[in-house]
Amino acid sequence: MNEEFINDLSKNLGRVKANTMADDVEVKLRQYLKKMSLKPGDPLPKETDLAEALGVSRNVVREALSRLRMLGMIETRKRKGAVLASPDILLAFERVLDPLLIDDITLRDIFELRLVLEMGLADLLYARMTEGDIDELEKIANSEINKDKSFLVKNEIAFHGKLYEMTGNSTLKRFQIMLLPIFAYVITLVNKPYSGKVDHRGLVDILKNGTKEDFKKGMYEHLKPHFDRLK
Amino acid sequence: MNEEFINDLSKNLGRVKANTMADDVEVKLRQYLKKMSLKPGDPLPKETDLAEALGVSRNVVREALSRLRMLGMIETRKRKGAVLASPDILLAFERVLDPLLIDDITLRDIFELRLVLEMGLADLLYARMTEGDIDELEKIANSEINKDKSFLVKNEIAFHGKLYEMTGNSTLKRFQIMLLPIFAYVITLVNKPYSGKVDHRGLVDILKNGTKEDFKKGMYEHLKPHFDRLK
DNA sequence: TTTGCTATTATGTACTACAAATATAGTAAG
DNA sequence: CTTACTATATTTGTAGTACATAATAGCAAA
Repeated sequence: MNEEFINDLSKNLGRVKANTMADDVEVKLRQYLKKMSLKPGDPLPKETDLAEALGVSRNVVREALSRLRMLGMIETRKRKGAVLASPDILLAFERVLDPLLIDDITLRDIFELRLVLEMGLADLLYARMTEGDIDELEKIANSEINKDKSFLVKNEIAFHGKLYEMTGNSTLKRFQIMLLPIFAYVITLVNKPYSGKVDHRGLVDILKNGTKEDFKKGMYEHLKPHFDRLK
Repeated sequence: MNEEFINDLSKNLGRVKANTMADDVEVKLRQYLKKMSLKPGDPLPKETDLAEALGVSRNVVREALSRLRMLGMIETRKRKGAVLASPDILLAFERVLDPLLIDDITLRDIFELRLVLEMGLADLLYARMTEGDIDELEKIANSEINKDKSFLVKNEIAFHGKLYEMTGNSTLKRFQIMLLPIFAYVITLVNKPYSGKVDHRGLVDILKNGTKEDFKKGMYEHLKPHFDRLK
């Protein structure tokens, strides 16, 4: 069969995709929001007016609005109509970040992104961390002695989450929360217990006594076993 | 006025948000995709069947499908129906990454994320870069002598893009492309010419002769002036 | 000033109808 | 056996109508 060939061809050529009207309207609405420089809370025209102005049916307008609503760009209330919301950057990401739907290569790429990110945290951590932060981290790390596996996973999340939190960068923190399902999935890939060269208490020690560069090395060793599980 | 009181109350209680049927159907469809563990290319039931099975109108089903289509999770063709696509993680991100719609704090956070990321690139670069890569980088860096500003912006993008490309991590590369509008916007915030302590040729020199740690320091100095523009 | 009722209005949902595209089958030609 | 053409069936895409539902604004009543 030449099925693979076709598949390959299709990938190289890219598919011809006839835009639907909903696609066009979506774009036009985005342009409208920008052009009018609306602030959060400002109202949009009602659906029937939009439909008439754009020369499409209300159905089409509703599809486009439905998309924007899903992304948190607008909110709609009965009788009042649609209003611009405070757009939430990461909401969209969460919608597609399902590990089961992501191919292995991308999964590996994303995990590598985490590796880069968490090693990079060092620079922010050493600039911003407080005594209280360290204490809290240490408490988390110490609580994981002789616990079962499901607890360890939760603790893993708590520990790394705290690290992100310490950066004071809330977008970074939310980015991590978003990526959590991916990492949780990676952990389940193999059922032998996790055992990196450097554990959480090791990382805390480094934060207390070591250098930035030590921390990066430590984090690399800490995450490496996970990474190796991905083929 | 008791306006503050109301505002406070609203924040503590959270807003009631009545889910529309399209929201529910969207969730159900996602669950369906997972449950059936469909592979890219596998077909979905046709709209009328979905509508009947879910007990909703075809309109509602179409709204939900429209959302999934926007995110690149499915593709639909006339007569054939909808099929699961290779979901594109970053497509969703692009939909909300409009610098004009992002508030200043998030903008700053994202730029910081870039900073962390590009400093972290060092670890991948030193492991994977080739002679050819360095040559190409050098060519880009050398081409920017005595050029006007719009050229410099393009070159800035080319140079950093090449760095991401050298990591061999295509998700990382696309992540950068996605964030470009943000950085381009940041550059336009101030019109005095860009002048970091370390320029592109400096970075190339470091890659040729310096250490990982040198590169991180260099990248920090290179990006710092941009960062400082954000308030 | 607060509460209760009522009319109004925009969104939410359902349904019907048809246009447009295209996979499939079938047939003929080379 | 491959290619070309044709016809048919089927599914998405768009339009339009109708009504349910919820929220607003205004007025009435306490």
